[in-house]
Amino acid sequence: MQNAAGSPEGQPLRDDDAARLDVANRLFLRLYQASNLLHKTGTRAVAGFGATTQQWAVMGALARPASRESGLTVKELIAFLMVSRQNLTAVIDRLVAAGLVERLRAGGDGRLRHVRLTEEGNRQWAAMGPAIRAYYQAALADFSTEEAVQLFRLLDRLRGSLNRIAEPE
Amino acid sequence: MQNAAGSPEGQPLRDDDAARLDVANRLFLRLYQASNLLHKTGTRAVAGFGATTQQWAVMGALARPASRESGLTVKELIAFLMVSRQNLTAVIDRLVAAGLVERLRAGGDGRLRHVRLTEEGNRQWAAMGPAIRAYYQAALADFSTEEAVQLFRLLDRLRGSLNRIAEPE
DNA sequence: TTTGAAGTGGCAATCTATTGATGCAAAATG
DNA sequence: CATTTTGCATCAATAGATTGCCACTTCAAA
Repeated sequence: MQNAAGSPEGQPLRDDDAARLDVANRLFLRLYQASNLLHKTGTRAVAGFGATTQQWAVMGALARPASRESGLTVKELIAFLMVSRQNLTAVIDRLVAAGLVERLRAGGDGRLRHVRLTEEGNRQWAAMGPAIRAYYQAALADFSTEEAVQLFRLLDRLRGSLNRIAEPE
Repeated sequence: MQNAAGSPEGQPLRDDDAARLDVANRLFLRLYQASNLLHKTGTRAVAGFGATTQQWAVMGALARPASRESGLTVKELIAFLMVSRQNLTAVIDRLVAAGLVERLRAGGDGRLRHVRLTEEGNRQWAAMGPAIRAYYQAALADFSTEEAVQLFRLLDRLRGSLNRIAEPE
């Protein structure tokens, strides 16, 4: 993650490439650090509810108006969160065990299982709202709304770029 | 991670706050996704060397000119990578087992242990260089250098902000 | 109708990451 | 010198995340 440019071996780099490499090093280190801190501080923020950032993410996806009634399929959740199926299964299992989420084999396609918030899950999500809002406020305290949007857009593009690497079609 | 604003409960929000909340939701979801993809694609990029993104990060820190000779203390590595001591110990253990890194109780302060790249570790790091450069290039292909710098700066600020939440003093 | 692909679940192994508690050696402070 | 603090290690528990493989159901197409 650091200073691949600094290695004495390898062909000499043009100044331009060297600069980009240095930026890439720093950028990905910051992404790595920010991600670690996100999980650490985010999980603390909702620890009072026995939740973690991942459970928060799953519940947030299911709580959106579009998916509140019929839930989401496992496949949709995977696409939304960009995690592996095996990992998601374990997270859902814990949420099911906690009574916050339920698996349904709904309607048309018999292969599909929908995951949906339970009554209890909806109550829990509502209760977590203030903690989540406070967390966002603290984390983005010294960002203007414009800057936050800018960061979002850049992260969105980086995500797209990494996703293309991950799933070449 | 999604739509804390959408909950019907709670006091009504001013438009401004609602917009910021929405941005925050999207921003942190992107951070979460990008981080997952970073580990997935990054680990694949160096899998041929039996490495992972974390081992890559540790070796990168130790390979910098400033730490190449005498290494870094565990405390310095913790501050650099922003992970927990228990986690870092395990990562270092694996690197030691692989013969890429060594623990030294160097010089003055007898409490300090320096972690340093071995000969083999230096060779390995040099060999990983091309793969790392190729990964950076692919990941940032559609970013201009200016945009990459901009993303770095914003991530740096976010990291600082989250770190302040994590360690308030 | 047979065949194959898609969606899910289960199991195993490995690695990353956190918190919490205990312990020890060395340094700093009273 | 006694006490406290600092730096590090270890053990344990829990959660997140990946890959790889196998199995089952269901749908779609040959």
